[in-house]
Amino acid sequence: MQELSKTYNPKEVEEKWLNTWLSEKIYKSKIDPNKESFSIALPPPNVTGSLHMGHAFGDTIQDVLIRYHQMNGKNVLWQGGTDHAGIGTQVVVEKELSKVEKKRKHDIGREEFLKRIWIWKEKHGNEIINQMKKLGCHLDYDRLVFTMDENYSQAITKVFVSLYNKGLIYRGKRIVNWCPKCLTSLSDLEVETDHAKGKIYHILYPFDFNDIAKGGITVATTRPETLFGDIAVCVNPNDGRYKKLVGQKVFLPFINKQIPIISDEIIEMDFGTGALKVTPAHDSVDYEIFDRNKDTIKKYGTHFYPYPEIITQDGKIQDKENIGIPEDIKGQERFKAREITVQKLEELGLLKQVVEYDQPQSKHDRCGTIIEPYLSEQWYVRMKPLAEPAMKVVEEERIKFTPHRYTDHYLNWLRNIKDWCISRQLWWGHQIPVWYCKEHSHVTVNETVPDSCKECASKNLIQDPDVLDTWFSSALWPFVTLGWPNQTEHLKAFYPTSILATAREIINLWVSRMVFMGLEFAGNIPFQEVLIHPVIQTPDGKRMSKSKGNAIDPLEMIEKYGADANRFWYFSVGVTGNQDVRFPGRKDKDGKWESDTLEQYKRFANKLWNATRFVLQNLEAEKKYDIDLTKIKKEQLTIADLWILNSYHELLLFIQNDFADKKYNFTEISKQIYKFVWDGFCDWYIEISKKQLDDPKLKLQTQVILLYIVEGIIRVLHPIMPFITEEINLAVSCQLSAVSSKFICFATYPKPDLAFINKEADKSFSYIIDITREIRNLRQTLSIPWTKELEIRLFTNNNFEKNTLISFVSYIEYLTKSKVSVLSHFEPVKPSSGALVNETRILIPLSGLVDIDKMVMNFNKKKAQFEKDLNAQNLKLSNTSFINNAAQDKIDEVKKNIIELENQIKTINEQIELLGECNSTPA
RNA sequence: GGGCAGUUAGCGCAGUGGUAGCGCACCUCGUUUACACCGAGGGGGUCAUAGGUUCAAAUCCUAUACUGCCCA
Repeated sequence: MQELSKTYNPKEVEEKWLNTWLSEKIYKSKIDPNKESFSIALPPPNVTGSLHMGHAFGDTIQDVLIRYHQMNGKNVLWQGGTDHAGIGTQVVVEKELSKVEKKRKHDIGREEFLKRIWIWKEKHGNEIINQMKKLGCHLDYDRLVFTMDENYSQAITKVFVSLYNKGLIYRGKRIVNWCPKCLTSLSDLEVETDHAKGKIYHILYPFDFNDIAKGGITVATTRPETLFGDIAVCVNPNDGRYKKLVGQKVFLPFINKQIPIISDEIIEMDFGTGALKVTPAHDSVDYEIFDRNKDTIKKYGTHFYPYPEIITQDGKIQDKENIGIPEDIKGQERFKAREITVQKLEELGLLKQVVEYDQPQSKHDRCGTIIEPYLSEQWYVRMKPLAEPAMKVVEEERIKFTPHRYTDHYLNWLRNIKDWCISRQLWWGHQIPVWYCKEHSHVTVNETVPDSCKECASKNLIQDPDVLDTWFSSALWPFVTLGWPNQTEHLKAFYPTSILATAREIINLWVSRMVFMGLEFAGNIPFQEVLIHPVIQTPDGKRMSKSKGNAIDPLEMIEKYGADANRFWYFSVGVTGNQDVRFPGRKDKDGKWESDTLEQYKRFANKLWNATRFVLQNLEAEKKYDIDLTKIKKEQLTIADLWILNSYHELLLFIQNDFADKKYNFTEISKQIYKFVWDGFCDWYIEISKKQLDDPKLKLQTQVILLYIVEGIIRVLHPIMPFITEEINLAVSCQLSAVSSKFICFATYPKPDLAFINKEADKSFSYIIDITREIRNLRQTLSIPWTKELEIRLFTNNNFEKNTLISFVSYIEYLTKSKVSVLSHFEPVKPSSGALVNETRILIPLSGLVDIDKMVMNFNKKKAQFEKDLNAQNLKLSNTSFINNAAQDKIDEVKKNIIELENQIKTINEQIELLGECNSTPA
């Protein structure tokens, strides 16, 4: 027999098993043709990242699913890996380069820079995967994939070429979100919008350049510095104030050039002055207006057609078209240029008003730089044809979201989809497989480096320098990781994957893109279900972010409370509840995070540990036990045995149904398990087993049942708490006549057996518990110390109760440390105290050493509560509407309640009387 | 501006129409050899507010307030 330590030591145990698991490669996926498959593609974390709480949460959910299904006899694959994270990684390495070598990437060139990133990746790239190991993740570590792997890159090229050939990828000149710091375009989803205090400037565009007194039109803008790029002023066609001005011309400030006033429905009349300056090259709405009204503008005439580009890639004012931008503004950075422009407008008397404004501000989510709308040539994916099938599979519930509300979230985005800008002006990533000939800029798109231009056969080819959006590659994740385009065994066995578990923030960014890419290239949906887990916030309900410095390190929590305790918490939060969950913790006096909830689950682990210890200590050291309960004779079992077996199989039934029905109510499962282990098994069964173990007739079966429950519950808990259950399994296995597997993850998940479901035993034992509780309560209220054995009389005429009491009175005696006599006819004893449970009267004759006043007070208090309840119940019954409308069983219930409450009150009155008899000062 | 979620005991949260629950904290008692990371018992809530539906509302509906997240 193995000796267990007095308290559970998670650190030691977790380290030991992690090493064993990894060296024995127990995580390796196997394909048994006779088994069903269950697979999950891990949302690939950024290669630069370290584990944050969101990962740890999602990973736990996935790991539980993987382990659960493996124990239920399926081939499982949890496919992991990392994402190259284009801009994120590039920024990290650029920073290092600048810090260590004081160089910028252009100083060393593209090739050398990429070499540096690869070196960095080899050194740090596995950090997050290693951290996942500490959480106990059952990933297939031999199949890890990196999105820049050779074959992954080839697959991406194949996809690009195929989409291009189908006409679903095209090149276009558009306004994009541009980061003037990173010098790249960004997709809408990489842009964060927040609010900042801004100003709206009302600027007069005069009819007469030399005499502003003749009036003009006052435009409202948040960006006065872009006025040099204006080609028109636009108003709403229905705006009475400006109707007659449409078609007229005004002068641009500073510049002796005219632009027309046009109209477009998009203009909001009550925003600003209702007149908008149109700067097509530097604002997407303006570009739209321009695009719609091209012909009108041409007709009216403007000073520069189509539009001047007056801001450089790095956000400075330029005048390459010789518009006549003032010298002191030219070359200035955009915000400085704004100051100067405003100042100059004021000097000219053209600045009519400045209004404070809560302005939406777009920033690059990586570096925080304010986005500059920028007109440039980019590659786009035509989204409409791809979005339609992707919506259909969700509408038809071939892909099911849990919680269901995210279905709308997904569909709404796809319904309003815009084409996807996939080119990025970065070096780190998959370079776009497009070549241009030097002579004519003809486009050649090819999977491999082409010899010559497809159109003119020129050999002078230059590859497009841009790379693809990282999400373009991760959209292929579920099938490329399995070997696509090759029809590998893994692809056949595990695609479509079963479940995708992730957070809601990437439903649009990633989930939807995987769906349409999966349908397009793998010929099927990428996953059958999507579980969206909540976002974990800081204790005060803020979003955790490393830049804000308010992120809580999950590894620190694992260190402090153990991986299993953390996992149990994550699991208990589950996927079906709120969309945001606060981390239930606070900072201690040293500024370190602590959490009562994690502490609770750490204690739970310890409780389980000690329950096991108790069981093992009460077995014969060298003996092997057969815990196959189908062999045991039912009639030998005690009420406690039957009760705990019932509770256990009820629990199994609940868990089985929950998974089978795809409810994923992990909150409830965790509660039920917790309650079963702590309340059911430890507080009641183990306590009673102490008595049963002393009885030679009951000893063996009690040992067997204790062992059966412990052995079963660790398998129940294994997916949630893999480390402690593995450790306990090792200790328990020594005592078993048959051991199913070396590692518990290969054992089968316990199945509910209806033969053990026993409502009657449950009812009887619950009654015993109630009686026990009431007696303990009385003992406490009466201040009778535990060292003193009580004398108790129980009276009941109810046959069920009487029979239960007669059979199991010894339990009550043991649990309440008392001597109990069971009687049919109530005989008052003076002085005494007592209570009523169902129809059973409890009476404790008092020897006199009690505080009568306190007792009476206590009784009166109870009576008041009962009277209040009774009143409420009576009110219902006297309500004819209730009698007429409510279901009969509800009415019966109320009647039953009334009888019960009346009995309680009657009993209390009698008790008070019994006390009063011996008290000279009645209360 | 639109959408989603939340508001229940001091704190963190369960609870989908029928007598308000759990954990922690708090109070009382107890070291009875599994566990003091424990056991027994107890106190504590107009279920954010205002209307409505219903015999009956924490629960369903409608507003409002506050908090947070997402999208524009």
